[in-house]
Amino acid sequence: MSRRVDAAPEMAALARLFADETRAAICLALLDRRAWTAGELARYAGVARSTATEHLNLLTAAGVLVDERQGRHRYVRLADPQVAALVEVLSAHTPPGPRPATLRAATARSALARARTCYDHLAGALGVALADALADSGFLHRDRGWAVSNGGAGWLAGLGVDVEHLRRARRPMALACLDWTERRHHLAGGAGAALRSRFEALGWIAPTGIHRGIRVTGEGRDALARELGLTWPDG
Amino acid sequence: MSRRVDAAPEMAALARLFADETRAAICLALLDRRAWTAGELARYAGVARSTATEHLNLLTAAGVLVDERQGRHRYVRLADPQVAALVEVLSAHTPPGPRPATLRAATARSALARARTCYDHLAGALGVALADALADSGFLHRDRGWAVSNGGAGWLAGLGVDVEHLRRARRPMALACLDWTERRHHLAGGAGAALRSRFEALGWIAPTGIHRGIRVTGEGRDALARELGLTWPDG
DNA sequence: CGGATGGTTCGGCCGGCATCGAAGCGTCCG
DNA sequence: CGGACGCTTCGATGCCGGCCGAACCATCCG
Repeated sequence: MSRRVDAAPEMAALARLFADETRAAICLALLDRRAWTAGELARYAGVARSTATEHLNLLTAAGVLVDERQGRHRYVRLADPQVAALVEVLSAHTPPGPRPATLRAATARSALARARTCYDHLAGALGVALADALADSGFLHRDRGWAVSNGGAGWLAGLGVDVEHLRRARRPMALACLDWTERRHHLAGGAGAALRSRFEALGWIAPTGIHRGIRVTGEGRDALARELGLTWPDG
Repeated sequence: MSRRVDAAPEMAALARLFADETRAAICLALLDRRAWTAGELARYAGVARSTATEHLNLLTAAGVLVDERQGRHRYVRLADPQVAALVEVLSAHTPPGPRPATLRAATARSALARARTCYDHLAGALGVALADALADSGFLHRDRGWAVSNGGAGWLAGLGVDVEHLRRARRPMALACLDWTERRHHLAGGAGAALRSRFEALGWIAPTGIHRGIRVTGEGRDALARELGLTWPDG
């Protein structure tokens, strides 16, 4: 009789987002914490691209997903860990049947995927690992907009980077750039470019000659471990 | 295309259960851990009884709810704490707006609701509290079917109950009986009847004269505290 | 036994929504 | 500049499912 309970509409609306098989597939795919393109998700879920677009619009409007445009690509991720937890609870709450292997088979990484440059900064697994290591060392803040800490500026200066010059430039110091193989962010901006430049000058990295591929030299491996605690496997 | 992800159908099916406003209202109502009748839920959610029936069938078939028939009533509860947790996560995951007060205003308890008999055993708040106290004391096991423990049998004997006679009787010793005011179970069966009988003979309880109401005497209060650690407020 | 009450079944109605393909737009690259 | 590619918008289609009321069944009570 008219008296409708408090939070029921919101709860139903939230649940409805996951009540569609295609949207559920999308969210499960995104559980790997990586960013997927719209087209990939469409293929993965087995629907037309237009259909996927509508689902992505819906999910981003609801705050379940966040997207990031990069050129003609639309990368999309789960909005935050809370949402990921919700998806996990939902997916885990199906008692019958063994837990599905949500992790896709690790993609075979080409040398290019391992380490390369993106415009003028480091990308690939190396770029992402570098960003992680910088953050772990307290040199890089990654909440919301990325920023180089004071400690980070000092560390850069120690490498021979002209930090003051960098600060005066129009270009932002630190930018998050979505990595197309790792699907996670690596460091772009003035600091990213300066790092690549200094790493090269110091002989820590060297171009492989193919495309924009690079490799980490022996000195580079030692230096990364010493400076940032980053262990980079031989390859 | 065609490659549809693993657990997506199950997840969507699960989410679909909560994706309806009426079903969401029902689940939220049941978050208070009590058992509601089908008619109550229909009124609460503002739908026809037939509609509520369909929703309840759906939810019980899916294992979200369990029901218990009692005469012409159909009592329904959340199936288990896991489900309750899921509902809570869903309801909590609506960032905007303050958390709704899910606890209904405590119903005004009549004297009858406090303590009465149900057929031949104790019911009302007293009956439920007694069952809780018996369980806490290790005299009553309440997993799945209810059962009197060995310790419980000894305790009954100490009260003057002929336990051997009870065991030989066709009637089950311990039964869970759904309490219509508390919406939780109290103790029925041979042990329940024997307890009421002995409590009365010992002067721990006495009939009030109205309906099937009873009251706990002064000695009863002391005895319940001494024997079971059950503190029964004056009233 | 008969009326009152709680619950269920059935048929039919209707709205919402997931889907697709075609056309259009923006970006990238040679 | 022009073609290829990724994505989005739009209109049309069809189905799924939530809703109700009427008829029916079961239980309780006097």
